[in-house]
Amino acid sequence: MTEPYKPQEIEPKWQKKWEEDKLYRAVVDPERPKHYALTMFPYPSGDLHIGHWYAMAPSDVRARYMRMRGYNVLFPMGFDAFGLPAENAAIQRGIHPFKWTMSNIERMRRQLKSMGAMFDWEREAISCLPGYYRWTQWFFLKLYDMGLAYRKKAPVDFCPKCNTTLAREQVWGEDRHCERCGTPVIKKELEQWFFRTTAYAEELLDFSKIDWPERVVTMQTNWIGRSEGANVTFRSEQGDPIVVFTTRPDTLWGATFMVLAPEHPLVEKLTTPEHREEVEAYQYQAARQSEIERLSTEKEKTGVFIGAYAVNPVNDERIPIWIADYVMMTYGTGAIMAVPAHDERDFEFALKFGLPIIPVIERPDGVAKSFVPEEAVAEGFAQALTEAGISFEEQDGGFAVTLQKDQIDRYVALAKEHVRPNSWIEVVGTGWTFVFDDGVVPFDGVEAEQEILTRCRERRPEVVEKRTVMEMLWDVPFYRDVLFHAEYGTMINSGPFTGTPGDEAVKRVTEWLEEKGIGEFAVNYRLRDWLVSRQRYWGAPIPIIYCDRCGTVPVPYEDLPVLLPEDAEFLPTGESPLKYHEGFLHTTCPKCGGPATRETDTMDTFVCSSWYQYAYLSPYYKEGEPVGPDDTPFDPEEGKYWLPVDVYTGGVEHATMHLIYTRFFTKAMRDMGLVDFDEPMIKLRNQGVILAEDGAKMSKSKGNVIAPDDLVERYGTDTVRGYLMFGWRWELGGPWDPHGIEGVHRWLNRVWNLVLEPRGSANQQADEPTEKEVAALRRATHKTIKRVTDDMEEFAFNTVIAALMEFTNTLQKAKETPVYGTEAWEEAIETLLLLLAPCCPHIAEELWVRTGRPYSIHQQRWPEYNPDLVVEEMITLVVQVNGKVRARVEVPADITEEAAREAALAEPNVQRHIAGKEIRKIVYVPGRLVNIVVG
RNA sequence: GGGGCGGUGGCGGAACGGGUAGACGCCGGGGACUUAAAAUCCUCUGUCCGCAAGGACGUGCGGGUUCGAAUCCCGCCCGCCCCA
Repeated sequence: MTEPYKPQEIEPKWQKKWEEDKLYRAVVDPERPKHYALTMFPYPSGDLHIGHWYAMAPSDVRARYMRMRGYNVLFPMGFDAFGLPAENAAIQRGIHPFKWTMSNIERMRRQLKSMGAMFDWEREAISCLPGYYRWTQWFFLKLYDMGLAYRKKAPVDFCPKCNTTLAREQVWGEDRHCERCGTPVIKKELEQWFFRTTAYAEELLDFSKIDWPERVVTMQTNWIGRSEGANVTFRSEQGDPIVVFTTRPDTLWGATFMVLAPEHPLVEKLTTPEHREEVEAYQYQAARQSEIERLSTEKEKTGVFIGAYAVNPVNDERIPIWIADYVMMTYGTGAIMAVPAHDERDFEFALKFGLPIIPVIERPDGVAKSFVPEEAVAEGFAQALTEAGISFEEQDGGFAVTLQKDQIDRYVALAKEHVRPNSWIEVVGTGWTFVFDDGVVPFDGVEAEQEILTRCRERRPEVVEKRTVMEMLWDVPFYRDVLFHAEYGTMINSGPFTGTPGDEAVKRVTEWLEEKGIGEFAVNYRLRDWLVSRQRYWGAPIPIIYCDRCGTVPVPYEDLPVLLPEDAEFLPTGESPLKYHEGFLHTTCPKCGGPATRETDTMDTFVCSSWYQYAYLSPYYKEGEPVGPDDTPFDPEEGKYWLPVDVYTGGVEHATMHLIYTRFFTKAMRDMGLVDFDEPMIKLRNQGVILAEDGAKMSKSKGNVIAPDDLVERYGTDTVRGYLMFGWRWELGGPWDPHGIEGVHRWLNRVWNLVLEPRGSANQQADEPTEKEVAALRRATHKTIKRVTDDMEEFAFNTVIAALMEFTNTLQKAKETPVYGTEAWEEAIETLLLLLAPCCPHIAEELWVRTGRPYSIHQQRWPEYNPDLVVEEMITLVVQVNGKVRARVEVPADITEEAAREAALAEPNVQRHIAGKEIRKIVYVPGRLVNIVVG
């Protein structure tokens, strides 16, 4: 009896041996092509979960595959070790963040090693160690020198009761209250540090140099949100310029009011005394809401008039200034011109607050509507319409008329003839006109609006309460779909531009604005500068000193790192302990030597992870030596060889954060002269998410978490790796299936027995195998090499395993035939083990060595397939009649078309289906099918 | 509301640029070995009709293109993600 497969014994054995032999040490070797494979480094939360395995194990498989393909592969690992949970642990359980983090790392490192991955642990980088964050601070100083780091006031969440700022995750619930005391938080303006990501906005939109998933490209493109338009300068009546960004300068003549963000600096100045109280109350409540709430289109629009007016520079109309929370200080200039006739939110707002809505763009479809109550017209109106070929429906005691543009004039004439003195007829949607018995008033501006309202009120007292024409029209349900549109179209009611066609309107108006000096072409990005200040302890301190005499002074490079004091006190005040650490806070000014204070904010952890791929090149580079601005954060020799990252794998959730930040960093590094490329990672692939058995997200609180440690103990690492590859399409993921893993385990057992177990005694006498048998075996071998190689290239891990399983099945059958023990058999077994090596490295090594092959399998070359051996001798030809499969025939692969047709027609079942019918056509697809078309 | 991705057996999923739908595995049925169980091995397994040969239906729904559509086109429905 062969010894059974015991992964629990062989796996630790090989892991130890590989480590001792430094099998996975990656060193610069200019003689060999390099491959930098990177998988996102984990946050040291305490335990490696199945999601980490799902991300890392297949990435390791791919890295191992590349290594066998002859590349010198760097596959490093480290820890994203700064962050809030460590600080919370400190506050709640009194454990120092450093201690908490490092003991978690120790546990996770052990767990990671049990994965059997080819990580080069000598390159481990931990972002919370001074040797690492010294360089994070160095980057801050470099960005500061380049003008890419700056300080400005920005709104942060602030609890008025605790008198402190809060982190985003400390603000809870719909009403955004303080996690600790329940008080609703407000936004407060505080001095914060920013990185100027917008400096690279345009370049970040260029993805031509990288092979990234389309969906990430789309997300980043949307996130950056480039839009073209114009900056137009409006003025308050007092003369203060108010610049607005608009993508629709063609609608300027329809701007009937302005809206400022509640935080806009001019609000304070322009608000009149009688509105001040209301304005301030509104500002307070707006400050409490999140941006998502403020921008929601579902939400009822709110806002207040501040008592001031502005002048529309294109037509000198006096327009009221409002504030409303749907305008954000961070979008454009924090002020908008409101064109209610052609912007949905402005329309809703104007309708609600009775602000004028004047159409200035014609509907592209030219549709007009008119609803005529019976009592508004004299007898014979309906008949006149019919005679004029104008269609209408009778509804709600009136005529609902829908007009095409060319019918409007005719209709207006008819309306004029029939309208009664105590009423009127209006045309809306296109050709906006009000027809009264004593005249026709086109609805073309605010003055016309007043006239129309006056006349209507005279005739129908019930419309007295209507503040605008549009409000009056909105009451007619028949009109609802034509009162508003946001499309481009011919300009109307726009002074000199009236009649300008929609496709050139924007351009012509913009040029005119520039000529007149009231506006200019402008590009706006949704992307904002990156706020990096965090009011926390457990992060890299921002290396800045504030001196009363010298102002903001960067810490000199040679004084880095600015160390986190170890003896900080962690109290639940919500404020950074650094703020109260006297020894940290007080320092001397590097410039004048006078007393000064340190910046107590630390950096967002995304700063640390923006450059970690460079840290792996030479972790904690130059630790202990002072460095200057001209140093590099990594060994240039390593960088020259390994960079950039060739393949990056990780979750798609980082699409708009980390993956933009690291691109920003790399572009800045290029401009610092540190690297000579533009993009940090050439190829990106995302894995999906493993869900719990019930399809829900795994979470500790739900208790549905799958623990990799248990699985490794039960089935062995190789089985877990194999199942993570086999179970799902890698980029999609899906629910965990506790039975699925058994299948992989069974398969590895079969591989074990296939290779080691002598064959059944019934087949002991060794017949000579036929040529055919040998060819079939070799064909299976080489086909498998091709399949597995192609799938590895495409990250199609599930079909890699499927192909290996099929090959195993084939070999199990072949084992009981005379090919067993032949050269072709040995080739097959050797191939199986080599192809298995990246997936299940331990069992592959064990079987490799046990069958007398030279250690280590992981230093062997990936097999290559021979195209000649892959060719089939016999093929199955499908025979269809009228596209339906009626027979299958085994024929030689090189069959002629003539012979194929004959063989097809010879099939009895085919004969039956074509009997008595005329053959119209025979379609022949070589190697695949014959389709006989009969009719 | 806009954009993206997806929808294939009881389940996870295969299917080269239109050409055998359901590879591989799980679950399930039957059998062998065993005193028995586990493990292992063999075998069946899309649905329906049929003893069988075979036939009909079948890739979310409805159309279209084609000798032939899971695959291409048009219009819907549903799910997830991103943006609003």
